[in-house]
Amino acid sequence: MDKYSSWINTSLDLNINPSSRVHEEVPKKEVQGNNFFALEWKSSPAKKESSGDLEEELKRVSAENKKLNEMLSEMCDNYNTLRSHLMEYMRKNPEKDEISPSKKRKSESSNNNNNNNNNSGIPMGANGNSDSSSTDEEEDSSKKPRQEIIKAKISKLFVRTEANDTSLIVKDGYQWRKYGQKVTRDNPCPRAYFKCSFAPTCPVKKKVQRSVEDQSVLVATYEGEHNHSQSSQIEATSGPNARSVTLGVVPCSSSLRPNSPPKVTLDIMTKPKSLTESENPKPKLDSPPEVPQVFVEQMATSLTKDPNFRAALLAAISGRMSHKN
DNA sequence: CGAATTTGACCTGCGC
DNA sequence: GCGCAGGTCAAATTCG
Repeated sequence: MDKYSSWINTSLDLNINPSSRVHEEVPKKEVQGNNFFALEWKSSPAKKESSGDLEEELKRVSAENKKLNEMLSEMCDNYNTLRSHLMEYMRKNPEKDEISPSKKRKSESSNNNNNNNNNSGIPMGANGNSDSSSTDEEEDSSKKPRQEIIKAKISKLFVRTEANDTSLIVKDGYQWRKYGQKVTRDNPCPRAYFKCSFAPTCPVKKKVQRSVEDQSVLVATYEGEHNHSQSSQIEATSGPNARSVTLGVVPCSSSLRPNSPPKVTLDIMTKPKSLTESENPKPKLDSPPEVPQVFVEQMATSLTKDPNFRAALLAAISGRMSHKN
């Protein structure tokens, strides 16, 4: 597939310049009038600017929005071209595209591929979950309940932590009980296995492992959905140990259900916070009055350089485009 | 002392 | 059938 990569310019070339970004009354910027990618900037009550500056800022943001629109439409075109090529290829070589139905175990990489495939609207016959194999799986599932887990909703969470932070703890608002740790072949860093502390009432599991490319990024893979509310939201969002930064969430449930709308969210937070809080533009009393400039710059630099972030962003965009088509 | 975590052993599925 | 690798179990250990 490398030869196709040249067709699509994945460079987003986002104009992330924090020094000119920290202004007031720009609470939420939305691309394409949608919520899939929202950058939020804290307002500074102490800072006041003239209306001229604000107008200029508004123009700049509008221009940037327009640029992003153009880029997105261009990527849509590229995607459609690529997809038509792929469909044509699959028509010509139907037998080569079939993955053995017996191949149930998925490596992390193939798991990602499946997610991408299905988020891109590629027919299920192209991967291991074709109709024929699903009937086989149903037969198996009657004997082996563990297969049910594979059908559960799977999502991935990318969390940046401090480089010297060796723990595999992802603060997501739920309580987890660690039941295992394993060093896998494709990654020297150990993978930790967690069950929701409400188990067996709540069947959700998660796996946490450091990214191979960037070990400061934790990749948490969630299986299943919680049937209860978050038990430690406060700890997850503003606790003393809330040191991580959520880079993105890429739900993968659509990988097993082609007709379900791919729910792709990529919330970028300069500090951990609840979703409900982000809807309320009023600054909280316990929140710092202003995001430190240095921190913002550091975040922007590290994000734009981070291949994992780019990959997550690309996955989110491709999923969105497939939904659009 | 009870709960949570660690860690080696064991189980299961897949590829050869 | 065998070996490998991922996933899970459960006894031992640690922590509050």
